[in-house]
Amino acid sequence: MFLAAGLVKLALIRFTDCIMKLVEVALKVPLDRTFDYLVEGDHTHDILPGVRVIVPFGKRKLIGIVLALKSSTSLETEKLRAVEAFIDVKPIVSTAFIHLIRFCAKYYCYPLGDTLFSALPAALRQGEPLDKLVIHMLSATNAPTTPLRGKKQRALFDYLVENGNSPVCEIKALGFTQSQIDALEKKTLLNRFTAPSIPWTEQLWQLSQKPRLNQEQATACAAIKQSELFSCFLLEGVTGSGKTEVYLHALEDIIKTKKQALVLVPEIGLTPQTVQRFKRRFAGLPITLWHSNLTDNERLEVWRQSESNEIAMVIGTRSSIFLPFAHLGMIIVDEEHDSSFKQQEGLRYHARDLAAYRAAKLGIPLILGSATPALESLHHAISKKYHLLTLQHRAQTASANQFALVDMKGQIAQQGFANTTLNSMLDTLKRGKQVMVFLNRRGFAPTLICHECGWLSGCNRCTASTTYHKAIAQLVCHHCGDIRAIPKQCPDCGSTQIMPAGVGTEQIAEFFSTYFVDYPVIRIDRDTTRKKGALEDALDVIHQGGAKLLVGTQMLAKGHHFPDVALVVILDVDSGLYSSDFRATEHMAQLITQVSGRAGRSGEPGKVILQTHFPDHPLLQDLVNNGYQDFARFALTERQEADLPPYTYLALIRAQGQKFELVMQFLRDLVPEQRSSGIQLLGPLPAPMEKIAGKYRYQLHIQAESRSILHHYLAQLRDYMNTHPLTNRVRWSIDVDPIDMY
DNA sequence: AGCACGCCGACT
DNA sequence: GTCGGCGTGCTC
Repeated sequence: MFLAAGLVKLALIRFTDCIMKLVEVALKVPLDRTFDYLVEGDHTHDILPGVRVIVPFGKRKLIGIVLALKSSTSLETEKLRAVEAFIDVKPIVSTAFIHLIRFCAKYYCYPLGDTLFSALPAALRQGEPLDKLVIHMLSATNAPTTPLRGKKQRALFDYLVENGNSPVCEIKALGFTQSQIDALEKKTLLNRFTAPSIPWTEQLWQLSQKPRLNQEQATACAAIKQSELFSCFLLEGVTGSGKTEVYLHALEDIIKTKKQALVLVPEIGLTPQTVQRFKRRFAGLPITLWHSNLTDNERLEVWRQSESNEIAMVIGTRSSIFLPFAHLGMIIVDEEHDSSFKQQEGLRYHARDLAAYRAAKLGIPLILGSATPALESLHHAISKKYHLLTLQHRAQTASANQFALVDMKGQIAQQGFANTTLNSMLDTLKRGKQVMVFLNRRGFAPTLICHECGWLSGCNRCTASTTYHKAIAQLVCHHCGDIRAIPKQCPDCGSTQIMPAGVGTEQIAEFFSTYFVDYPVIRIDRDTTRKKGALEDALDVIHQGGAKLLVGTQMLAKGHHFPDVALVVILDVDSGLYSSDFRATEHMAQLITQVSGRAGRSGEPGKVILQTHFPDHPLLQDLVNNGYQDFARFALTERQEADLPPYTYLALIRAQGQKFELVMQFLRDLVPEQRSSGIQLLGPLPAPMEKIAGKYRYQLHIQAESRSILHHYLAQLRDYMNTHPLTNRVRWSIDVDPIDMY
């Protein structure tokens, strides 16, 4: 036996000398290269790119993915090792997918293997089989003998009665949970079974009644429908102008051609209401959700279904851009300006930009929709690279919101509110309307201050103050998560006169409950919505009028309709006006517009109060008087004059490490003596948060005249950094097209 | 990233 | 005498 194996091996070496069967394998290692392996034995035929393999790697065994077949290598043959096993017979990713990954790795300067593995669902990374050809179904059984007490359980049961057999994933997409399914099963009210999968094109579905389009919507829909091959549309539509209706019409046209569709939404934009709207329109059509709360198995299931054409449509967050659709016919990016489309760690991709790449490669239409388009997208629209479609008319309200700038200079403010602001709020409340107050700072107060010596509570590990949280009576660092007790005495001078300084949402909510005694307050921020379902519950309370004063952070700004809100107050406008981040004004304007879009959607125009120390700031004036569309075009001219993106191309080298000097030295080493043409280097600059969790963070800004110059330069820089002696003491990363400078 | 090898301090 | 600290080097 032993001898026989030896002989076979000998024969194989001979064999490989003449025609080597090799595969190029991507591995999950942070090395910017792939690895070649020998293929031995029976596997020599029918190996296709995209199959997973198990290979020896050093002392380890790793799962890898075959990227290509080859017959020669630049490596000495003695160094080659053989593939140990093939996991798949059928490729788990197509060659088109591999091309997407190659592009992505190159564009974002990220190791190819790492890129591929970050795009795959965890289950596939770990070697789970992909070809389960059944779907898990549920159906209702006989009616309950006693009425169901659980509201959700009853809703689930009714749904099953009404819709018949339904896949589990669809049930979950509607917001039902495993525990509700389990509960009904226990009561023998539902059946679980498996069914063979069938393409969605062979399933029955129908279009439910659709509203008449207005002139603008009809024009937009016609333009999209007429597009052949790849075209990108920027749908610039003010809040309430009916963007979603345009999406639905465009999707209808695509679905009718039996092609699949992908709808990308921001992280918090994925509400059950949105999904219900899509599901109602396309009754019976398999529409699936993709978001960060899915389990590994659920992700695998959606992945498989998109690949085997069992689902027609995915509504998903950022990472759904990697789903391997069999016949993708359209991509829509809703709220395309939203920064949650950009991954902020590891593979720092932008889902909107990858969507443009995918759509172009596939020759399909891409729709970017927003009330407040990113300046990048607007620039493309103005330069005619994208088609601009505009929706100006609000469907329900007659007129747009009224803005009022409250000058805070010299004002005596209570908890950050000017008297005029408080009076307007009271007026609105007296009319029975709701008031929304927006402040991007949670907690009670951003810091504690010693009244005697001026000591400020700060985090030891970060260059940040620690936020005072009154409810839990603790100091929390919002950057590293460190939690500490509140000192009874000042650590510097021993005084007991320690008091909160500044205002957070927690304090405002508390202030309102005493100042507006008759009006119930609700606070919505990460602290109050941490529990699963807490946000939905809070939104319910608001919709039922159970709260009249709504206090919250960003969370309140995104996508929720509050028809009874007649006044919106935005407190810290100024932080966006003078910032080291050149995108700060753009983000501020988007936020103000989005937040104010929450007001006045049920007939009467809403009022928006902006408190500021700079009421004459030209950008603020432009935004308030002429709206976002005007602001954005003005802001673009400023960007052009300042040679900033989108007129130049930017990348960031971020470096962090325990030792300040080493971080600085590393970055300084990257700045060459003579400058390359077309490249501007700036730095090393401290990151806006110079120290987080004990690590010093510095960065280098690289600005280039053109994309190709930038990428050429980054490639050189990457080689250099990979061989730099400090590479294991300083952690670095490249951020191409950064959107947040932190 | 892992996982080895390698060369110096405090422990049964 | 060795257990273990983490510097540095390699992985087809």
